[in-house]
Amino acid sequence: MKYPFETVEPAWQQRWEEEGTYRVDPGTSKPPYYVLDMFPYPSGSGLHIGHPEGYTATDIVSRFKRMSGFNVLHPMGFDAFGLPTERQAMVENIHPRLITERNIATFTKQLKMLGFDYDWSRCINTTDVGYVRWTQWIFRLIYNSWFDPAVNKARPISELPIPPECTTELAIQQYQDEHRLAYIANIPVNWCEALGTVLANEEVDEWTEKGYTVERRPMRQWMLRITAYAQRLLDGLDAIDWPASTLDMQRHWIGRSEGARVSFSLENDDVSNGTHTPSVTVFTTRPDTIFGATYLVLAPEHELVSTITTADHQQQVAAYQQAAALKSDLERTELSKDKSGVFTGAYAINPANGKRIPVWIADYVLAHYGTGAIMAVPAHDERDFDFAVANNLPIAVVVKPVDSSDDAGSSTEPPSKAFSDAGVNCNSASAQLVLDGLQTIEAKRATIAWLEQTGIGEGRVQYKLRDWLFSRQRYWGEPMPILFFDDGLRRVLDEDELPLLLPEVESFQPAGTGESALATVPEWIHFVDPKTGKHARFETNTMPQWAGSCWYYLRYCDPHNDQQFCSPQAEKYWLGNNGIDLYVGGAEHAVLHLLYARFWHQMLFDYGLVSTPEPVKRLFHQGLILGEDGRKMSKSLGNTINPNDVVALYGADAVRLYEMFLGPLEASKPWNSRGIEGISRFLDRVWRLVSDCIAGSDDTAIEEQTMRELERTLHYTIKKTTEDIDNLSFNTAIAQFMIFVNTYTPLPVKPKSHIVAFLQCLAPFAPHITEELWHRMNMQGSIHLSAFPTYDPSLLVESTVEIVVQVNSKIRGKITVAAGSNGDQLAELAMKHDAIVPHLEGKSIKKTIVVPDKLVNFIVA
RNA sequence: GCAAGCGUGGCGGAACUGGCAGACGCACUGGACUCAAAAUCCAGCGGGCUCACCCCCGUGCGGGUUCGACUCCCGCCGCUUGCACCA
Repeated sequence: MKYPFETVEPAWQQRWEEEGTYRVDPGTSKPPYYVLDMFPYPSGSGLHIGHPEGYTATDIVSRFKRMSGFNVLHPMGFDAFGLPTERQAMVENIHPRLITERNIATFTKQLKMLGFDYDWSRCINTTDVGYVRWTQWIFRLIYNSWFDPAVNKARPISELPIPPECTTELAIQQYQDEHRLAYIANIPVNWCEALGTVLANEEVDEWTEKGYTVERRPMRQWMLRITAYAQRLLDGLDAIDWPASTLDMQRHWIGRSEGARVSFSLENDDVSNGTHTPSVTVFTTRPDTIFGATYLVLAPEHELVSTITTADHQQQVAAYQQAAALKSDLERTELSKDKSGVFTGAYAINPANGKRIPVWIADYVLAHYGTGAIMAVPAHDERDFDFAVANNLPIAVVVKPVDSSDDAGSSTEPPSKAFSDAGVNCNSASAQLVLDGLQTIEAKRATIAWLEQTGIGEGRVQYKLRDWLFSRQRYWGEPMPILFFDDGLRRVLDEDELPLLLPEVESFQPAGTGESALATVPEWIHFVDPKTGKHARFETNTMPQWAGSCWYYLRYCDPHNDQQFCSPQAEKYWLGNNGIDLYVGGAEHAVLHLLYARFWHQMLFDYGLVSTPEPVKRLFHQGLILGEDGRKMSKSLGNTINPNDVVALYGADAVRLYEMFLGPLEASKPWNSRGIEGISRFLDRVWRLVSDCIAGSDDTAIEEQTMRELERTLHYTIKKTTEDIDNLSFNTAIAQFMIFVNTYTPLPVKPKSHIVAFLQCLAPFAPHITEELWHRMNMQGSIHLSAFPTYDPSLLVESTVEIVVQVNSKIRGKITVAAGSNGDQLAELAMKHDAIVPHLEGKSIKKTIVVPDKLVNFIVA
């Protein structure tokens, strides 16, 4: 007798939809539970076998929580803007909207085929006009904000004090732009001439592998000032239940480091025109090593390079700058072995000891970090050491290990490698500053104090985090609601002017000028702004795909609201308890998506638009499902598994159960087509067990002792299910289901109440078969709306336990005793055990260890 | 290079707070049913040995702590992921 999934599964899917079984009821008094999947990008190839893994996990949790009395929000939607769709549109020359609709239809059908409990009436699509409007609305808010460090939060730009010297509108705009959370900058981007577009850093590899050339080119870009939130993004990590690795990666990404800025004045050497020579400011985390700074290095792009370079070094410097510009970030790091650089001819003065030190440029110094310039301390920094050795620059030891002898550091021999650990200062004294004998931590403090007192520098916290490049030269994205006037002024569209829709275009190809296809639309570039009467043109960049996914979890709370992005009541109800209760998705989003979303959320929090500082309370990453060969699934390897095929062969419940049974949710594990047959057999056994139970006789035929053991099995199964779902340990819960079935199948009479409770345990995992059998057992309503069974701990207690008896920690026998027997009795019993007596004979017991209900261990001499 | 995580049968994996290693499934072997096969059911299944018993060995390798270590500590080796000149 087999589980006829071909008829059962579609029938229940249809009935659940008709009856609105999974409709979220906003008007109950039940406590809310919000469980979220990372919504998919609807690609042309349809659902991947990896998608159902995370989705089944949340489906199990949501069904379990619903049965446990919670009002559950478990929504699904589509992150539908994106490059692949746009490229497909170019190939087929039809509108990306049509391709998006087509792909979403496929995805929806496939998701429904798996029997997930999504409330489809809440489905969202980031490309919907009703959604884009609010994405633009939030962008508008960001644009109209500045971050006030005094209160450590965002405030309206209108509240930014304008300095008196800004008198013209243009000057005010310029000043505000320096503080807005969304601003325009000219920064180098990855430009691909053949594609006619800019690529994100993470896209560069993909295209260069295909033979395209990508170069660095400065272009006008929109940026979001996420760096203003660096410290808050860092602090927020302390209070959330996320995988340690992800917290770690975010901390690294933000990259806080404490140090100092130090200003080095330049020796007025060869500068004939003008008397003022600017100084070079560096950032260092080791201000305590200032006496060891024997040269300065500027990034080749540093703005002072051309000013300070002396005439006789002009040529080499220019050549070096040019060479560096052609190198990609990757090439620069690949060449890390030999550190190249050239001398500028200029000298600076080390403020600590007044020594004259040369100024070099080298591409091992990054323009975008700190001040783009460093003080090189070769004795105490590996990179500076390598560079100094390669270029014959002096090396001065100023820190020695704490436990080294007194004369360490006085050697005239140059060290063989950099000592970059903390230690004790030496050779660090001048009329200005004395650090000798101080431990690193105190030397830092003393140096910073001296820097601040003299005005030469200051203590400083530096972050690796960079501002977020927010514009894309593409058609298929949210238009930025910004318009530019001929006089250089600009404005953001007002709330009542949103949404700004994408125009129809002839071709979806980028304009080829570094602008998107929007630049080819005349009415986009030339029109009269009705609000100002001025000639205006729209921004032709669109937003990146991240924009829509930054706030979608908020929209699910109130998906059809056309007055607000989400009503405060809905937001507070679903997210008020520290945010999303459980968020499941791939670890590939550990940094970008999850950092960007936190940034937007914190900004909204500053305006009181959301009620918690963090959006996600508990985060979980599901692992990858690998091909049968243990390698990552890919079309080129021919090891992909298509969900359609497996569902057709074994049914949705089998696929769901199998993906959960493969191993721990977080682990990467290979697919095995024989394995799913095992699960399929298990479902057939469930079908047979329940069918036998329905056909069977009265429960009272079961004798009392047997019944007690069965009760223990059942209640243990309920306990295990409850606990394992909480821990997302679905594989072990399923193992227990198998044990249950193996135990009950041979029984001549199957107790009906036990079988019903078992079906309820299995229901979140295998919703179709359990619903069908539930009804065959004449139970009322949907099993998925029934109350999850609870276990009685008193029934779990075993009356007798098996005790392991060891002699010298080796197992020599086992005894069965009443549970809870006291230690002395146990030891006595154990000692007399047949298998133990020979081991104790003629020996004296030195020690007896008794662990109640577990073991007895005799230590003999 | 740096950081995090992981190494358990032929395979995927279990094992609570340090207390019977290998639950559950797959594969495999034998048996029942069958004319036969498939399906199903039953039994066995880490290695060694003088193979029912008994004993010995066994959770990547080497040490340590402990009556007792897959579990805790130290050092190595290997794999995975992330970051990668961030001063």
